[in-house]
Amino acid sequence: MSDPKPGLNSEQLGAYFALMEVSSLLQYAVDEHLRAEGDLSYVQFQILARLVDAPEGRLRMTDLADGVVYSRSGLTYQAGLLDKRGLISRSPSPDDERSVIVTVTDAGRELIAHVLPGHVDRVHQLLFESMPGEDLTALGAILGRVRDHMRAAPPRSAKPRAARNRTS
Amino acid sequence: MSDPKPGLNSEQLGAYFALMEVSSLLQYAVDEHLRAEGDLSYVQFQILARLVDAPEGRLRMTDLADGVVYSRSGLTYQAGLLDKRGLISRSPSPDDERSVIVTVTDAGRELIAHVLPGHVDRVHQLLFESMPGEDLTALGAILGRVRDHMRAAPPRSAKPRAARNRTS
DNA sequence: TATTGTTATACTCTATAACTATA
DNA sequence: TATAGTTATAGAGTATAACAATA
Repeated sequence: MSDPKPGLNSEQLGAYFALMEVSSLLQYAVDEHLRAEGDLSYVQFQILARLVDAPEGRLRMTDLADGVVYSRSGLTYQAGLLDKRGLISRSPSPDDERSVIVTVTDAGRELIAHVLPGHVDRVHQLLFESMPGEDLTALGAILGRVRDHMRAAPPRSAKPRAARNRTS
Repeated sequence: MSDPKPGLNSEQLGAYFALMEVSSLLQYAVDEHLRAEGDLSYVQFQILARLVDAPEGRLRMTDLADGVVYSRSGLTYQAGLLDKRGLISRSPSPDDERSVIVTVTDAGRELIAHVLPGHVDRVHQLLFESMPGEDLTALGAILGRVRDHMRAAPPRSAKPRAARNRTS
């Protein structure tokens, strides 16, 4: 009975549960605010926020799907909703006729601007209000390393469609 | 450094994004495993795990709903599914005829036992594999404090049903 | 009247696969 | 053939409100 398969010790279990609970409560709170204040789901907010952040407010559908993580059809669905509301516009790419370029409209920018302060307030209030500076620094560093580790062995992007990496 | 409306500084933003990304990737990976290995959603796993962990494998519906966080109708729906599969059983409480006591069946315990090692492995691999001991300790402590802080001002349980708070 | 739980319903979201078109 | 995106469809999950029964 040596222990080649350690499982999780109680410290790890505690950290795991705390992580899941904190993120779940945070996302719930933030989502609720976004819906109330801007009639946006968290995913829609992420899409718009990414566009606002992008060079000219525009990204290809594929790049958008890679950033916000999920299926292409899901992104098409969400983009359809945002388009219908006039928050984004879509047009074929001049470079590659297959591609679609998504652009935030002014209305989209305004909505994000309208929603962002409250969003940030909620995050601040729930996550950082009672957090000392050293904790913040440590948390950011630790989670940053974990994220890098997770990205190194992509559990998700590994199979969205491409599966390039033909090893032969 | 007076800063009445601080928003989030870049360190906070980074920590916030890292937290959301890490938890999202982790949940995605774990969910995928649970479905493949036990045909369980994450919520269903949480319900069963809580029951397995409870004194005699039994809890009231309400207490279960309070733990796993969501609506009563949602819990009824999930309990219906688990019941149909023979993983739990439901019976009226002897103490309070309104209440329903949920109990894990042997099959439910077996399924959790079957699924848990792989679950734990995934968490270990993604979250802890590359994490030094000091990081683990710090992460657990920080997130524990945050959770307590969040729970102190309940953003969710505040309104599951009661709390009509008639302002009249 | 308040609480426990269920049900009916309607809606959002997501994934899969088939499809079109461009490269 | 491989890639970009859309569409059709089907299913899971969720929330709300109305409901019945008990406290």
